[in-house]
Amino acid sequence: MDRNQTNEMLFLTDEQLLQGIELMFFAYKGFTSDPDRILEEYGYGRAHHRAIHFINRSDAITVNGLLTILGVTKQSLNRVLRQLIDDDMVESRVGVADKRQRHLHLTDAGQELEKKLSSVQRERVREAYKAAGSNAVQGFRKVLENMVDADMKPHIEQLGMER
Amino acid sequence: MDRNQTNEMLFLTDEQLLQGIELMFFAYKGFTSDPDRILEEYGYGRAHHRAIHFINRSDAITVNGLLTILGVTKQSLNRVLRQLIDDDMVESRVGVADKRQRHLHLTDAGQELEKKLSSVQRERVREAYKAAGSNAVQGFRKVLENMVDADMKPHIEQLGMER
DNA sequence: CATTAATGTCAATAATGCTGACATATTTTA
DNA sequence: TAAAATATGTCAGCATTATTGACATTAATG
Repeated sequence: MDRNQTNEMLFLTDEQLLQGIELMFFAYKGFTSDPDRILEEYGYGRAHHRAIHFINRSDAITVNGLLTILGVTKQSLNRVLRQLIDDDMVESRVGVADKRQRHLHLTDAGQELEKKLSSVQRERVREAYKAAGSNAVQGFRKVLENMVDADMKPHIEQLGMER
Repeated sequence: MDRNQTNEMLFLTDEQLLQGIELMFFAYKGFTSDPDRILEEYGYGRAHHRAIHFINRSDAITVNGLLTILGVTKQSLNRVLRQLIDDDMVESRVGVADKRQRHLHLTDAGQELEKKLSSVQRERVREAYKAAGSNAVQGFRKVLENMVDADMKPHIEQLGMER
């Protein structure tokens, strides 16, 4: 499929790898900068964003489920979750099948904030995708998927993308 | 160059973009996990890693230069820098041309730690590159470069990679 | 009924960021 | 040369987000 695939990869210099490392650093910085500005207006931080994001993505997710995805302790999550619930951004509903569980949902206000945060971040990604081209996007996805820890892999959705 | 370049990019769904966003989150987590384990042994954090990384990359960099690259306040940087200097990981030399400036260097111990941190991180990137293929790596680089804030672009080295 | 599981909470600690204020040495400029 | 700007360092206070450990409540399960 690609003349370079097999051979060229053996010649990855430390310099090339270091540049990849720095690229991750600078790109992640850019990636979070737009939502960060919005969060500040609300007195929230990135932890709130992450909670809101994954509650939006998996409506009715349990506290434990969210904990596992985020990879933080329940004490850590509980603090931001309590704030979001107090602020009427998130609603916590007692489970039906298992009444010990709490199922998390975004309220209307929560959905509104989610949309604000999401739209600026999506815009950044969209522009980066557009400028790079669909071929590059596939490569981007491939490399990043391989960078994810094995035990987190179940949480990433595989996207076909006409493959 | 690519049939999809122009047309397909217009059909980027929110779902595709959200998956890209999550991929950045999970990949960055994996990306930092190996160095984090080493840093813990030293009682250091990611801030120390970043300082060490960029001092290694730009030997004799000034405090101001490092500040600009990292994008933090001097008070923030000073705390970790002081520790690293106290621990004999970093040496601060008075500038020759401008005696107000301090030029930063890794000591032998600093270089040793840098190598430890760097090697596990490079290994993770190398494996991800290898599994994805050189074509994907080019795409990865393209997309990430486009995600970087414009004012940070001067700090990322453009790498040809047989383009 | 005893155990386990899911959640919530309190307290203490740490790393990393911020702002504001101030000090020192050195260079540049008017 | 005197004044202003620059580079650095430091102190204090505060915020966010993470940790560990301990303990309580409620509900499910053996």
